[in-house]
Amino acid sequence: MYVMNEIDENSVYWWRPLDDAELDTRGKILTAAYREIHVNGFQSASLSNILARTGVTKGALYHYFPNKTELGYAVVDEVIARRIYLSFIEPLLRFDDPIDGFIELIQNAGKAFSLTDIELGCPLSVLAQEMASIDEGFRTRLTAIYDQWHSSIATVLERAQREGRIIATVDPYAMAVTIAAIMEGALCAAKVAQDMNKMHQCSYGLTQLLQLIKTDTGKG
Amino acid sequence: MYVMNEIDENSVYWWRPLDDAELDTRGKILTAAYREIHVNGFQSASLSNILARTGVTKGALYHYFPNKTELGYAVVDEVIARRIYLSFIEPLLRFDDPIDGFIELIQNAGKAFSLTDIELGCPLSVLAQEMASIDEGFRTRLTAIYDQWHSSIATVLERAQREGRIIATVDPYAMAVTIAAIMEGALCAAKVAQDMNKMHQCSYGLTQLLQLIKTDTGKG
DNA sequence: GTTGACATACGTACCGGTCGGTATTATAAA
DNA sequence: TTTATAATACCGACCGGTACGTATGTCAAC
Repeated sequence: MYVMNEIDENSVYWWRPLDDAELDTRGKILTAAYREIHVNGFQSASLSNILARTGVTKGALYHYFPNKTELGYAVVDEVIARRIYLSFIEPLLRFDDPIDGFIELIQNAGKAFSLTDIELGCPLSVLAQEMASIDEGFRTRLTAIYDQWHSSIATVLERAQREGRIIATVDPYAMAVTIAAIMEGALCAAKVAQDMNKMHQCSYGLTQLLQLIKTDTGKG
Repeated sequence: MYVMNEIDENSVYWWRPLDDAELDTRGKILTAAYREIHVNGFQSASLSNILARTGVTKGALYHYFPNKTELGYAVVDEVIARRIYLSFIEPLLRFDDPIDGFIELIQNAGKAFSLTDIELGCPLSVLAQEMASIDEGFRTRLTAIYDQWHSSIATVLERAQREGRIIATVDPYAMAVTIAAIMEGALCAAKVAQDMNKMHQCSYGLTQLLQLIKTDTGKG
């Protein structure tokens, strides 16, 4: 069971589990920390800001988390990983027709993304760009999320290939990584330009790519 | 005339103009600041580190730059913009056959990128992810670089389409943004995974995309 | 009376930025 | 050629503020 997040109701990343932990002090810290990190990045995220926003005191924060880094890890593990899964990975598994379902997902994405999503960008790639080369703990956690995403897309493509819907020359995993790259690059381009059109253009390009790798059977 | 950069000789971003300014105090500050920002991001870039690395004093720094932000702008305008141009934009303009030249460029990119490039990622997207939503001055400067890149790729595709080498259904600009997104997403994926293979997989996917949009004439 | 869940005050390090001062070079009048 | 003046190119101590982290204390529950 899920509810909308009070912080960014319009975000595609808004689904979160509703559990008791979310309502308690630890959950409040985690939610506020996610937001602070998404906006400012981890290094520039201010614990004081997080505390001010939640009303939680520093003693409480350090009661639940030994230091800032571990708080960051918890945000990745418990907030970001779950949001990416619910928004981008889990929907892939529900397709009847793998490729047409994917195309539909891509095209709907244009409408699903809010201005907040565009302005702040994907929390996963923001953190990846900042922390991957600085902290190994972040890097491994973020890599795990990416690998899961890549594998999920590859699974869809493999199934489509097995069913003869996409051409045999496609390497499912390489194409999966490429597709994920387009989606990530699209968000980055839209964020910098502050222009949804950049994302729509990538959405168009990705759709065209998917159409082109279809077999005649797949098209029929 | 260009020389290799003393900081990261193996980087694809290494070409830089050799001029007197590069050798003087201001140039030293700019070079060190570029490196510090590339590694730590702008907000976490420490002026003290930059000064320590160059041997330049704080007085000298504030003689040439009114504040940290303006130093950051100068790094974007004078270092990053030039490096991106020389490494990614200018080569596009020299192709004889637009599409085959592009494919060759993509495939060579796999070898051209060094471990440093992979570890630190593209300085443009690192800064974009961090600063686009925080500082408008950074955002407009970075957007200008992206727009130039997108337009350059679009020009190549338009020419190829005019020459009947790629299919008519391709929207050159949308495809250009998509191609740029793949390249950027590829670097990000490789950076997080610390694995060149991710980049090679995207390179393979992008090559396949380019092959698929070729007309029979283009293939012949 | 011990444990968990906080609250508050404090410490230290580092941050970007300022400011008075100096050494060197450029300009130009004498 | 000398001298006066001005501008440029630094130098480095110092400042207020904020950062993360810690130490100690409180209070309810079991």
